[in-house]
Amino acid sequence: MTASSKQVLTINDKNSEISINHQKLIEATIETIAERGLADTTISHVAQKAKVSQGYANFRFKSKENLLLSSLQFLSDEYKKSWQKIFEDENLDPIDRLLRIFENDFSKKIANRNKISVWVAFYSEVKFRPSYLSVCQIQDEIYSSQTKKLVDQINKKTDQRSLTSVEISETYHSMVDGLWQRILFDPKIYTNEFCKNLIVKYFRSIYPNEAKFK
Amino acid sequence: MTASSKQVLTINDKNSEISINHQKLIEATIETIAERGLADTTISHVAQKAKVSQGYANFRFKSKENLLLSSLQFLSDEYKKSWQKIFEDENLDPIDRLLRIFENDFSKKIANRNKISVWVAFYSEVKFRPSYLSVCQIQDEIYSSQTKKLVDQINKKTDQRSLTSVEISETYHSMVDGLWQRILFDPKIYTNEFCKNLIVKYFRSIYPNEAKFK
DNA sequence: CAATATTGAATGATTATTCAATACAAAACT
DNA sequence: AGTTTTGTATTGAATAATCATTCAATATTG
Repeated sequence: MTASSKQVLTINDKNSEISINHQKLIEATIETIAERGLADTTISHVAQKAKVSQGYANFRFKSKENLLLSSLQFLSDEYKKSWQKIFEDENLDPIDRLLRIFENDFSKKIANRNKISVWVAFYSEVKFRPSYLSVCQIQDEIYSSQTKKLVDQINKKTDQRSLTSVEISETYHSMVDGLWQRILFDPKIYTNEFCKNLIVKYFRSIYPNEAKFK
Repeated sequence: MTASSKQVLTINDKNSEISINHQKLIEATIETIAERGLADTTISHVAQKAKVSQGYANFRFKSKENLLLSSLQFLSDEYKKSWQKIFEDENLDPIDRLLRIFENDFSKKIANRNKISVWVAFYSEVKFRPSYLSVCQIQDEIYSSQTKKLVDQINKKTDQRSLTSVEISETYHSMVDGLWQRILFDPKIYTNEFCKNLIVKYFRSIYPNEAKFK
């Protein structure tokens, strides 16, 4: 943590004081998008919320575009960490792991209207900003392949044969995305409990003999 | 088509000449959003594509916001008409009807990257523009209730009991939304055939004795 | 007193909206 | 039939507002 490493960090993180501003700005960006939408998110709004000057926000991230991308990256990392932990937990048997995965996907921390509105805002620009696409795509692929592996194990264990592991993991994955969108539309009906319950029922119909799907 | 009716029409549609401009502008809007994204869609771009002056585009729709809303409404009506026709077709038995519904949902006309990118663009603003929300919500509710009714009939006919009609229609509906989003991300993998096939497999697992699900 | 962090006002670009001027077509009048 | 009048459609340039970005000046820290 001396001279040499400090030089490297200068570009990105330097010391905690700056890191705090960096993080404050990213969080302010996410909050602003959630409150006003991507279209009405200006550097000035974000800077105000983060309590720094407008000029600084731009200086710190080089451009608005870069600030947005960093915010997406943060959101993506946060989500990824939450499921990586579950996939890597050696103490869980496959079915418990699957249960934990979709509990996580519909936890209040992940599947709330604010976060989802930010996700969807970025999704909507994916076709026009290759950098957004790659952040989303990379994460998606890992999640997909991990889910597929997990389903493979469960299929073997339960002798389930009507659907392949790809089919199950793909239908599951698309259902999650669809339900997240629904939470945006009508949070009264699509509560986290409702969504989680729907997923349980879905897996129960695929694995009818598994007691753990209630 | 004389004096009296002409007076009424003056406000909205008047004669075909003007209607053509109206429609040209809406189509140009959709194309522009598909090409550049909602964020980079300006009146000037739209007007150029529709081959009218910038001032006229604004004058004709009173505001950019109104032009966007009209375009969403058009898209929504187009989609709705396509599935209404199927739900109302008396010659189809319930299962054929369901088959036709998801064939329609993943037809090239409905589920192509351009149209989906426009949908998602509007979805992403739904939290901040009540007018967008209501267009989407109203349509969604009708589609949902129609699907539920249809699934009810099929459940009765097939003695399917592991999932309720609400559960099946909701999982189906969210899968469609999720897959549409996926087509945006990775159209190479998520081709219309792939998506349609996934849905067939899903229904086959729910109705294992139904020959029509291949 | 460096060196670095932060400010905030100025700049220039972009864009929705307005509106006076013009084009156009249909009706009214020679 | 040809000319003028009238009403509407359309233009395009001007306006005013908004914003990202820049940067000289100032504050802060070590």
